[in-house]
Amino acid sequence: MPDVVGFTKHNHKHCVSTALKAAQAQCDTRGVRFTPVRRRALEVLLEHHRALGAYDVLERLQEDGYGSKPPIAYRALGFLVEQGLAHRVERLNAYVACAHPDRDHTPAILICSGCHKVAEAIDTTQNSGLRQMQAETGFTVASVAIEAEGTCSDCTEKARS
Amino acid sequence: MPDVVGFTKHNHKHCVSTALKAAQAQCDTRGVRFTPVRRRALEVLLEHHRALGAYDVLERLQEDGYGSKPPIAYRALGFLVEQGLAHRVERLNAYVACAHPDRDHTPAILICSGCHKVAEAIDTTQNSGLRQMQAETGFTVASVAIEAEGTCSDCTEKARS
DNA sequence: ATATAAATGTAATGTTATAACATATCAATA
DNA sequence: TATTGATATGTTATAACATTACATTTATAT
Ligand SMILES: [Zn+2]
Ligand SMILES: [Zn+2]
Ligand SMILES: [Zn+2]
Ligand SMILES: [Zn+2]
Repeated sequence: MPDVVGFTKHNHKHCVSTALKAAQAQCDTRGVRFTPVRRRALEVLLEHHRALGAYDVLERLQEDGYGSKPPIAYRALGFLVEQGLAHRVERLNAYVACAHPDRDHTPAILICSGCHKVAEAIDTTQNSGLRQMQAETGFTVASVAIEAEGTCSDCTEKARS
Repeated sequence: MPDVVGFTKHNHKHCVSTALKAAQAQCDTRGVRFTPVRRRALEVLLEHHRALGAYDVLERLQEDGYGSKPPIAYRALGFLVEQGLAHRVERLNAYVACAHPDRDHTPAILICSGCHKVAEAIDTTQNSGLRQMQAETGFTVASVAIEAEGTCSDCTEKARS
């Protein structure tokens, strides 16, 4: 579970361009269209390792000459979420780029209440527990959202001084 | 993990009155005030095993002669959530009465997309995984929300016919 | 009784999200 | 290459959810 992109240092330009290329490739493979707005929306999310609200994204899109009305952003973000390129953070009514779009996963979203950064861990233990529940209760799980609020290591250190 | 109130049959009147009594007792113990609006708000949530939006609750409160403006509902619901008597369902921007307010727990919310009922399971496996993550990544978890969307057994059966 | 705090109430506004409809673009094929 | 059907982009209008700021009432503690 260690690969918690977002709270660790990394070459961010590289991180963004790699992610965009991978997204393009994935969309090609699936035969869905990674159009300019969609691409730009993902790029906007990738620029920050934070969750952005639909209206924040919209603002950026409109600066780039795309439409200015809410559905523009909601549709682009909806596409990204559908394709697993981004996740919706329910707790914040906001969106983050996925940190491992290549892997089929249930994301565990980590929200730092200090610096408002958002990171994503892949939850490994969860699946077994949920399948077990299905057997016991008859509830069939289609999708799961796991979101934790807390303090990242940086903010914990800062608080100690 | 079996005790999934909400998807199983039960004497509902009893279920409501018991819960209200327990809530009263708990508030007394803690020295917080279970005032009429708060009590009524909980009762409204208990009447359904569904998640209700703040404005739905507000409507019921106002019918009963309480204030008619959003803060009335948001404050009552906020109180209930603080005291662990209800949970906020982030996925629905809505609220459910807690199914086991006596136990200190991380709720796992189960949302049926067929009938829109909401149930609550106590997650037993989760804690260990999250504490492990804390050790590995330095992220300190303060609270966790787990929400699953899927199909309850009733709806699964109906779909088979 | 009076001071203090907590709870309830309203008005105004801010934020997030969708429905409904019009237009443009793309992809397949007649 | 013109037609057509599907997908995507765009707008308007409105719905749904939530908070800030301030006034009034009610409870609790001197
Ligand atoms: Zn990055
Ligand atoms: Zn932080
Ligand atoms: Zn609960
Ligand atoms: Zn159902």
